[in-house]
Order: sequence, then C-alpha cells, then structure tokens
Amino acid sequence: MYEKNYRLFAGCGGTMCRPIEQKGEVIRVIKAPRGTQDVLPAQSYQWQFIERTLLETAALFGFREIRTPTFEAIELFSRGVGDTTDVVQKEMFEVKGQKSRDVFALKPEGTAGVVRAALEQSLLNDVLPLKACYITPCFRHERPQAGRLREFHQFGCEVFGASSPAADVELISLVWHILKLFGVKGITLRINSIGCKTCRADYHAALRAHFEAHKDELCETCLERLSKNPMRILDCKVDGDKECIRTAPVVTDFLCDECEKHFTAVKRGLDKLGIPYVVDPKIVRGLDYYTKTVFEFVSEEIGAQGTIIGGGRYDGLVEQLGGKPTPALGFGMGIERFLLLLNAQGIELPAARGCDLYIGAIGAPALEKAMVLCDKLRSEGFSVSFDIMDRSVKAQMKYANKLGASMSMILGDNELVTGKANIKDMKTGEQREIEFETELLNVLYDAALAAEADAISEQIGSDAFARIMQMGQNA
RNA sequence: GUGGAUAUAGCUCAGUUGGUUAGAGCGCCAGAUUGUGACUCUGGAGGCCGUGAGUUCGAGUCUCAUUAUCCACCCCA
Repeated sequence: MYEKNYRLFAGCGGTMCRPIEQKGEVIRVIKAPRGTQDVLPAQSYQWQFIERTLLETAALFGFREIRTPTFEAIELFSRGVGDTTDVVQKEMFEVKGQKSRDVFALKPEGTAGVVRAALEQSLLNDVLPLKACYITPCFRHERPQAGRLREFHQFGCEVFGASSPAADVELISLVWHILKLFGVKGITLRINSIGCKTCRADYHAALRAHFEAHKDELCETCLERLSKNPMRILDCKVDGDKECIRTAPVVTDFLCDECEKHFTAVKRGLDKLGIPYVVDPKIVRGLDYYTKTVFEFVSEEIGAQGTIIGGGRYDGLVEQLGGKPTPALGFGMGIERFLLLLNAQGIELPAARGCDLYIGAIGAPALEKAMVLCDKLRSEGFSVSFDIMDRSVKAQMKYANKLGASMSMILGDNELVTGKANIKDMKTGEQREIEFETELLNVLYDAALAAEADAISEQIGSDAFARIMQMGQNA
C-alpha cells in the first residue's frame, strides 16, 4: 500500500515529494519556492522592530510612507530601470491572471513604482520636495546565494524636486543615522559621480575607446561588458589589477562643470556632518536611471553580496516615465542583508512583548472562569493566556514558563469557592494570595507600571536608539 | 546562465575497510505520591539515510543520473 502510493511520486524528485499518508491518501509536503524565506514567529519581532525603526527615523527627516502595488506594467520597468539592464532583461518575474491577456511584472525594485504613483496621482504638482519612503517586497529571478533571494524586502526613500547637493547630503545622512541607531560598525560609504547624460556619454566613449585598444587582455565577461556597461570592467574580479585597467580613464575627469560642482558640494556637505566616505570611481549602479551622485554602503561581513544600501540621484527618470523634468534621488536598503549584518555583529533587538499572566485551570468550571478572566484582561490591554490543550497543572506551569509569562495563577474548585487564588511571580517564585475578581487587574497594572519605571530609568543617559525603541513600544 | 561543495530525526551532527533491528545531544511529549514552572532523573514519540537507477550475497556507506540546499561567478539590495 505504502509502496504503491510512494511510487506515485517517484520521479518528481527532491524532498518536497516526501509522501505522507493520511486517510489512505498520499499528501505531500510542499516546499516554499526557491529563493524565498519564511519569517517565523520566533523571529518576526526583529522584522517588526526594524520596520518600525526605519519608518520612524525616516519620519524625522520628513519622509512619509507610500505603498504601491506589488506588480506593475512591465513597461514601467523596461522604460524606468532600463531595457538593457540585467534586472529587466533576465531577472523579472512576469505574472498574468488566468483569464487576462495582460502580463505584468512583480516589482524588481521600489523606485519605478513610486515615480509612477507620483505622476499618476499628481503628487509632483503639490508642495516640493516630495519625500516618500516604503518597505516593499521585490522580486528578481537570480540564483540564490548568501544575501541574495528571489523575494527580498527593500526599505527605500525617494526625494523629488530637489536638485541641490544638500538633498544628496541629507539623504545620505539619513542612512548614516539609521546605521548609528542600530549600532552597526564596519560599514563603508563609497560615493562616486557618474555625471549627467552628456558627460557620462563622453566618459563611456572614452572608456570604450581605451578598452577597444586592449581587447585581447580582457576576460570574456569583460568583453560583454564593453558594449553593455563598460564601467563594470573597472571592477572586474578577474582583470581587476591589469595594467589596462589602471591606466583607464577615470569618470571624475570627465564631469562637466555643473556635475563637478555638484559632486564637490556633496563631499563638502558630508565632511560638514562628519560622515566618513571613500570616493570610489569604480562604483557603477546597475540600473540605468542613475545620474551624478551614486553611493553604496558596503559590509565585508555578510558574504559576497555586501552592498546593504545602494542609491543615488536619478534626475532623468521622471521625464523618462512621462513627467516633466524633475530632479530626484533615493536609496534602497536590503532588509534581509541588514538583518544578516545585525546578526553577524551580534546586535540584539528588543524582544517581542511577552505574556503578562498565565491562568491555569483544573476542571471545567475553573477553565471557564479562566477564559472569562482572560477575556476581561485582554480588553484592558494585557497579554494573557489560559489552557486550551487540556493539560495537567504541571504541564500548564511548564507551558507558562516556556511562554515567558511574568506571572501565573492557578484556578480550581477551591479558588472558585473562596474567590481567592495564589498569584506567582515567575521570576522570583514568590506567591501571594489575592481576590482574583477584584484585585487581579490592579496587580497587572502595578506590574506594568513597575516595568515602565524600570525602562525609563534605564533610558536616562542612554542613546537615541533606546528612545526610539521606547517610542515604538508606547505606540 | 556558469563553477564548487553538501544532502542521515523538528535542530546540530555521529555512523569504522560495504555486514543483523540507523545513533547522540538539544527540542517536543509523558512520568518521578494529592493542585504549581526552571535544575535533576526516567521513559516515549519522531527517520523507507533527498529522489531514481546501478555494482554487490548484502548499500546510510561505492558508481551514475536527478532534485534541492549552501558558497562563489555574474548581477544587485
């Protein structure tokens, strides 16, 4: 029987087809698609905390959240991100409804959708600058690797309407604030200017001319890059330290006056704010829309995919997507990569809210009472639990311990008669008797007040991180 | 898309030159005198050794294929 059913799945391969027999039918366990990740209950507090902190920090800089669809017209990306980019050419997920002829793309990045929404909803006709931020899933069909998933999440910030270098500096300083807040170290800010439309064209031409002359020295991928994205050759892992690369022309020598001035002002602003950076003429962003300032925040600690934040100015994008010429800039941060970094550096995030009280019960009448009490306490805003597993008292206590309940109380026939029960502090083990109908709520309020007082005293003299943490918890 | 490594319990991993019924630690569940957690002790559940074929009297172990995972290239966050 088993053998027979098992054979039904022979050939489909992989652990996803391990059969499980239920009521005579074989039901296989389905695995998540390649390159996707589950955020489990035990870790979701990390996500919640990070997301909250990012949005709140961005709010300090005047950014408000925008939410745009997960899928968009394919043309939005081919026109926005660039027809020739890898992202558009070979990494997009396409989706369509079974009954519809229209094919869409799952968004491979966040910026294009924001620009689309800004144009469609006429946000750019309102007060400028427009500052919008978002947290969104992004999808790219690549081979999964450390720090590279097919579905990943991006926190992004976009500024529209500001051409001043001060905008570039402010945006970078937002990232700097975030990194400081979480206490991450060892991140390098690398900046570059890749010029505007005209001076970049000049530079590309010069670069191509240079490498055409050294074609025989280049590796295969670099030959491909020569036509597609010649700046990438500079960063090649194979050819990286060959003579022809050292002697190659440098972008910054080709910047027009305006771009040159802009870049100088950005560097000056960063100096003013005390933000350390490295000018790296090899930085190339893979998306076509970037102009002038580009930057990356890179870590050495999370594997080969070390760019945690990447961004820059994209003065031509709005026009490209049908709006009037509007200077703009933004960045995207990979939340999974950021999490990898936090873990690599052993940075602990505040734990999720625990259980305030566990009410154990012996017998049906007591269980009913526990249920009613829990219901009442929950509507007062306390996190409480009771037994829904028909467990023994001992097992209930064990469970309360595993929940990390701060207090516990057991109800049985005796308690129902006297109206009194022992309430136990799970940390110290101390017990005291209370009248649970009248005193329980006060006990919980007292405990909450004491916890808050502790938190405040810890906070005195502490940093912004703790304050934001507190803000979040009170919210 | 290209290359390398790996695949044994929920997790981390043992498993000898191929040899009876595949193990440990952690976790989970249950007990250690009446209705109270943590520490300790005892017991239990949970695996066709990723899948398919081959070699062999005999395969978790050797060979091939396949799938998946990880790492790197590429690309990017």
